[in-house]
Amino acid sequence: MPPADHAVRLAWPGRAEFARPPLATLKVVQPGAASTRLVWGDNLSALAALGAGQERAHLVYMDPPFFTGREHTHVERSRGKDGIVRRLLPAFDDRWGSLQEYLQELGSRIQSARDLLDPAGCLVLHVDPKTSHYAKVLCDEIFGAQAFASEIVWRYRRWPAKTKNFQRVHDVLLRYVRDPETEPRFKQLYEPLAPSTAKTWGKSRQRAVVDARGRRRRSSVTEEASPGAPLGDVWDISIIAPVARERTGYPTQKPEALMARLVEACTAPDDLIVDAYCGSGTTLAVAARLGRRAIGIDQSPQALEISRKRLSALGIQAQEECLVLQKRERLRPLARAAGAAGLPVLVAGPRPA
Amino acid sequence: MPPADHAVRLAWPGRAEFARPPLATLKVVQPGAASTRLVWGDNLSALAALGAGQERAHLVYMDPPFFTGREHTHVERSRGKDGIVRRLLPAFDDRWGSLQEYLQELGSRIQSARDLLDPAGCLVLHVDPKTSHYAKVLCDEIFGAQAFASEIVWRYRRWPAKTKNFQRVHDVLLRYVRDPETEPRFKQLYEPLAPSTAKTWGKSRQRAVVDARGRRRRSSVTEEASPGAPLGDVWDISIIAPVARERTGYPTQKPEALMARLVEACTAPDDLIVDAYCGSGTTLAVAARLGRRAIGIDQSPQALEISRKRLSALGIQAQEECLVLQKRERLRPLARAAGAAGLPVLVAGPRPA
DNA sequence: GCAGTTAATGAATCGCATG
DNA sequence: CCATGCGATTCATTAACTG
Repeated sequence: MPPADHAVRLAWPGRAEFARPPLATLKVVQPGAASTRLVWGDNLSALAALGAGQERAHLVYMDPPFFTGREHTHVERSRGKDGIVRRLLPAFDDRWGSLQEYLQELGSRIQSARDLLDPAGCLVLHVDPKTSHYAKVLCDEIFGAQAFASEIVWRYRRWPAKTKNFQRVHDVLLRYVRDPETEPRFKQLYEPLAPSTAKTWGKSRQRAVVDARGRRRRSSVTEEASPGAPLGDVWDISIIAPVARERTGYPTQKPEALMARLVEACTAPDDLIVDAYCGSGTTLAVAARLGRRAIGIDQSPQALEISRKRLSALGIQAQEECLVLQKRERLRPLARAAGAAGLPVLVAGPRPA
Repeated sequence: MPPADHAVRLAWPGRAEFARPPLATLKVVQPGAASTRLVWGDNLSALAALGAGQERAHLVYMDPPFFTGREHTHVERSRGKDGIVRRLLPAFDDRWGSLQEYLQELGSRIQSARDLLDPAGCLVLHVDPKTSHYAKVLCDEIFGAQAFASEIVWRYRRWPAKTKNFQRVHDVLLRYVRDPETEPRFKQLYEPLAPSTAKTWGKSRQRAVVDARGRRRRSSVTEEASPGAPLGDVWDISIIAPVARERTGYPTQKPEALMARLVEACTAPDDLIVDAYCGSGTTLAVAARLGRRAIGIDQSPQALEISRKRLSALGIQAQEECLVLQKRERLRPLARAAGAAGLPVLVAGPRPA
């Protein structure tokens, strides 16, 4: 069921419908036994293959390339005889013919992600302030503007750039709920009270007071301890320090603290989380730590390798490798490589009636 | 000269060219003698009338209605015999037939604002996270994507709303430079170092250190005192407290601290600032305090009245009232009212050859 | 002056009337 | 009926006031 039509849309020459890979060309992903799974393949096919199965996700997180026009590299560190040796390896390619080409691909993936969501679930799309605006107009088309929940601003600190402009120190996370009519999964989190509030009211919760004439009076102090202020949509979380233990060397790695907030607020234990651009596996690691089931998708075997190592370092052995096969010739090389690497392949049953 | 064509655009049924009021229908605003001026009239006409004149602005600030679908009210306070009496008066109407109608009007004003900018000047458009994305796509069309400078996030603290979502606690300010090839007006401002940085490095400035093989070493501490970190694009500034002295009662009033940052960073003394939605006159007050010339435009005589009082409380007597006249019948009542109120009317010479 | 106390409110949100 | 509107409810926030 598509959302109500949105009169204001993005237009570009030759804009086509967003692709929905036909079911006939896919092997559908089965519900797996393990609570953390890795899917190797094109994420458009993978999202469609998952959507054709019976499972529904409470959170789909997408951290696509930001249309930077660059090829991003993975910094691999190893111990050589002269100390630590750094090797630069290509990780993912963020070069596109044009903005419209980028948006065409992104839109298809957003659409397939939506199909995979539970009615109480949500999509979180992680972008930067240059692409977020185009992405939001696309999302409004796909989900309906009513489904827009939050623009979360992730504010971080970094080494300043020499520029005649304000330093860019934030990313944007767009959150859409699948169905605005359904009560969404949401756990209220709190942040510390502002210093000025704490000074005036201490740690007690306040209560609004209205007199007989309907006018506001001074709020009263209650016995209850305040849990803090309900969490806002601007999050001050530091980027992964160059020497941090969680750092993998994979480019554009996101901090676990950021993902933990999202996962805690938007899902409950045992819910399914899908990360369509898995990368170094931050989402999977956080999901496992917080007792959520998770599936990570990535096209790059190197990314999956890093994720697999990271998970096993956490003692998570139960994850499986699986591979989305498209029957088309294009993905045959992946399939052959998978066979050579001894990866099991999962296929799945039909969508419930 | 229009910017390079942008292939990705917003489309809606019946989208028309953005209106540029024909010069023949306008009386053009003259450069005024006073450093703070008020213009009463429709801001589209007023921006066009200013653009047809000789002056160029280094900052055009626009704080339009946010497409809230509501009529906003002004809380007027006066001293009655039973204490303070509050009266609710309509201030501005933010009800629209549709999003496209809103965007059509907004786009015309953005376009006229651009025409008025100095090559080293910039536009700042203040919106909320629901409209910012549409507004940015429009601005990219009008200015060219290259002219996009910053998405500034204004983060404030407010009473919590009871909602199954992250609390919305930020506004968005989109900044575009007039000409990306020209060195923009920009004064580097600083913010306090992060606590973790101050702990490690104290108040001294750091210097990057690179060894003979081109590898980064631990940075060195310099003698120089650090001025802080170059100001970022996420600003934590409190809203105007219910009991603050600067509060006028006019709805959606912006804090002076916010405007002061913008004005200091984006203009130099004696530069011209134009506020197309002047409201209670915050921009004018700040501009005057910082020694910038300023013109405020508003359609509402009540808004101008509040601004005039606010300015005269600051000892600024030199401001003039002027009125943009359109020769069309539609604005005749305004003109008649202006005459009745004894307001002088400024008209101006032609654009320079 | 400084520190502790007081005051006022919402570019909110929700839910029940009203056509 | 299903939009729309208006009235009731919310409590963290911070400048001004008081002693």
